[in-house]
Amino acid sequence: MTIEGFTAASREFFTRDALELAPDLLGCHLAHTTDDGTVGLIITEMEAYTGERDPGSHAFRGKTARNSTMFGEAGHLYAYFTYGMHYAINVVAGEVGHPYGCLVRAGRVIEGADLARRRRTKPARVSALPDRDLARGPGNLAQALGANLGNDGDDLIGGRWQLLVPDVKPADISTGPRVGVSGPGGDGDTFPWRYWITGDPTVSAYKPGAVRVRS
DNA sequence: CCAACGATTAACT
DNA sequence: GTTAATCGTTGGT
Repeated sequence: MTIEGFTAASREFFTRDALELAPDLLGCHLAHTTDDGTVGLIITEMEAYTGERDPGSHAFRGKTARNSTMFGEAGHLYAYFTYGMHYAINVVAGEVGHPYGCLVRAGRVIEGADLARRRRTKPARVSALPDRDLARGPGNLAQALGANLGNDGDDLIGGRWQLLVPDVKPADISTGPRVGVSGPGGDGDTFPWRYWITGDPTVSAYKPGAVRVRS
């Protein structure tokens, strides 16, 4: 399926430093097809993880069974499990051997919203679930897309995943410190390696941090 | 082998 | 704003 105003991503698009790729993934259309159907969304929030030089990265202490996908070819999916109950997905960036990852933190569902909602309300929910919350936060986004550990290593090119790059980039992008991560300074300093589309209601609400705008 | 903790979420005060 | 829920991965014993 193609969408007006978007072009399928090439391998070269992914084969860059995470700090370049993460903001460029904002505004992209990410879709996943399973036997249950397709859910597609516009990415509204990203974070960059720069491998062995980044204390916040799963790859900071080198290659392990869990993070090995990040050391492989760019454009694949690094999926992991955390907090005993949530999955999250990263887009692998950089050359082979460089464990760069871009965490997809939030998106606006524009295709298969009914399927996404079914997945997100599987265990009965007490409160109502607004459309804007369907893929708000890394764990929620993974669940809406039907992603789990079985998707670790999936290729975003040519499989059941599809990543389309917008012909026109989002006009207004904000940056700030990543969520729940300390920076290379080690003192709790954080680097502005979180990116989001300014003012978008689907962006997760945690610790806004110092906001800067770059056009 | 075992204990600690996390790139979180949802509900509650 | 605070906190319980929940378990795989990691790193130290």
